[in-house]
Amino acid sequence: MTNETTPAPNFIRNQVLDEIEGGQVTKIVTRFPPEPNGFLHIGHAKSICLNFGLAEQMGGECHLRFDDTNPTKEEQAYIDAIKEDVNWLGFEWAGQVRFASDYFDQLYAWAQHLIREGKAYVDDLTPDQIREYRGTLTEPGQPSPYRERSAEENLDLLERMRQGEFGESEKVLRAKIDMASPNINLRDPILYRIRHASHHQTGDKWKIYPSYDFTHGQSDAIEGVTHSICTLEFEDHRPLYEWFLNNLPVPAKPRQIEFARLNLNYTLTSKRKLKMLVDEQIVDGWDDPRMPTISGMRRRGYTPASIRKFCDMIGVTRADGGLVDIAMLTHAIRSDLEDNAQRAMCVLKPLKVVLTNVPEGHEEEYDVLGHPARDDMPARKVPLTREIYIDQDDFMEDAPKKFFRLAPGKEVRLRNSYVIRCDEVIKNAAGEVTELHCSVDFDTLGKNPEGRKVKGVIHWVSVDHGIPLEVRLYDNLFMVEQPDRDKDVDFLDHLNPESLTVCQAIGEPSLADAGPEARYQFERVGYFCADRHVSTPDHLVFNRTVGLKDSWAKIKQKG
RNA sequence: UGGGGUAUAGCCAAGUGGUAAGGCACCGGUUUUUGGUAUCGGCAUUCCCAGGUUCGAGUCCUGGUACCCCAGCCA
Repeated sequence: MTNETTPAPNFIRNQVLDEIEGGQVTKIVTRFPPEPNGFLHIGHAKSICLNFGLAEQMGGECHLRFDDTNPTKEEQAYIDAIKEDVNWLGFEWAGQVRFASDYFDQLYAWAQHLIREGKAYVDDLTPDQIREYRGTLTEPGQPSPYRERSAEENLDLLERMRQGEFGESEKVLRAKIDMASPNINLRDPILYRIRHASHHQTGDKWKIYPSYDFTHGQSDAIEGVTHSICTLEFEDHRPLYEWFLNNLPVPAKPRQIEFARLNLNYTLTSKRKLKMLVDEQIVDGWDDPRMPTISGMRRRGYTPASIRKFCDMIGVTRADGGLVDIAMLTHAIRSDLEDNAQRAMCVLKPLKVVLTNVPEGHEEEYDVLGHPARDDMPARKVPLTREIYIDQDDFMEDAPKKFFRLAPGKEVRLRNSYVIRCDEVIKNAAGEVTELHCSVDFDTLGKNPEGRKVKGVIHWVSVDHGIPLEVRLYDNLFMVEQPDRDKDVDFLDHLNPESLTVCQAIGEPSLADAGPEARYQFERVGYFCADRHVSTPDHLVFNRTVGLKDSWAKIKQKG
């Protein structure tokens, strides 16, 4: 386990440490720059932990800046959700929330500067023509016929673009760099495009919007960002990022550093595809507990600490093409909840048991610790009556030798209570087991039975006192490790039809107190979280965050 | 014979010329009123391959191989 006070080394952290030691920087400034065009997912969590975590550890600061240069895809609702997710994860940004759109005036002035320097021009080529002129990966591009317009004409044209005088795609502003560059990003990249769309922050002020490349580095410079950390696919953009910083009178020279994005098996980390699941109503919104979004994981029952721990475990490198095992994630949440979740008994698939030697109307009650290893959690009262429910999985009529639970003539411990023996199996006309008759050994409360060992322990709930719960069991949304690996196969073909199953369960009485997001370990079953949206005192709904490890399942599988 | 990257165990990953950390997973022992947890032990004679330099190479050099990214007026 990685100690949270001594963060794991990684190449970025090492570099920053060196720079601080060498005196090149005194206080680092990082930024997390999401585009508000969807919800944040587990991959973003990696970036958030890196950027905010690094700033925190180094006594620097981290900004939250929305990269909002494409109004046609962005929404205020996403901004609100992203802010909440970052805070929920446990991070605070320095100062106000920032927007690239805060810098649109400055960016426009810098575009004019490039024109005056003869380093940018307005191009009238159509999108198709621009693509043709750009060349290919192996062939150089050709200069646009509009490349040599005068500064005066370019200035005038750009201003008229801004005023909305031209239609979308009629003109663009491009940097004049090198149409023959082997790096396609340097073949006169587009700086501004015309969009007659209103923007969530700037309204109808602009008819042109700057591109990512023309926006990002300059925004970093304006904010005094020292380390602009992004993912590997932007590596080819770094020369362009630096070209702008070197050709514009910017107040600072941030450095771009790239790291490999997260790939998790059985999981999609593409905002576009996640949006498709939402739009096609394959899931119940961005925060469906099956979604790898931060808000989905929250609803599922993941804790901020567990997600941070996971990000710590996977590290930060430049090695791409890797695939992290989802077992790392489940380990992170199990270890948190093992320590911190209160315990309760809950029967998912009830099977009635009559304790034949307990008199009708008899009732006894146990004081049980909320957590077996912690006394700071509220204890609870667990009542026992003549009729109880146990889980169907805890009884087998023809039990193999290694089955330690209930079987005809065999004994088992009721968790927190007595040892019972199964005397009789009651079946219906179809031959299905409907009820068990068992007898209690009253000399086993709080002590082992005399002269024999009872290895099995099962959970149970009083029929009279148990409360109905809706329990939602989740499994992977996809059945294959890399649902979007094959370009010829639709990732939706890999959907797991059993990603959600609903149980009408019976829980112990203490569960009636569960408020939204209350987390429990249902003993011997798994970790569960009261749904923050739909669970009410009248209709409790629990989401299974993750099951307990199940070595019996392994034994059973091996035969 | 376009450019830019990356290769250490089943997975993630440390390692910056001195003799392969750690975590996950897996396997086995102990404890246990959760088949959970905890705890103990096992798990790379070798670092993509082949040469070379060196007393010494995962680390340096040369040559290969495999994989990832780039031809949006997306970010």
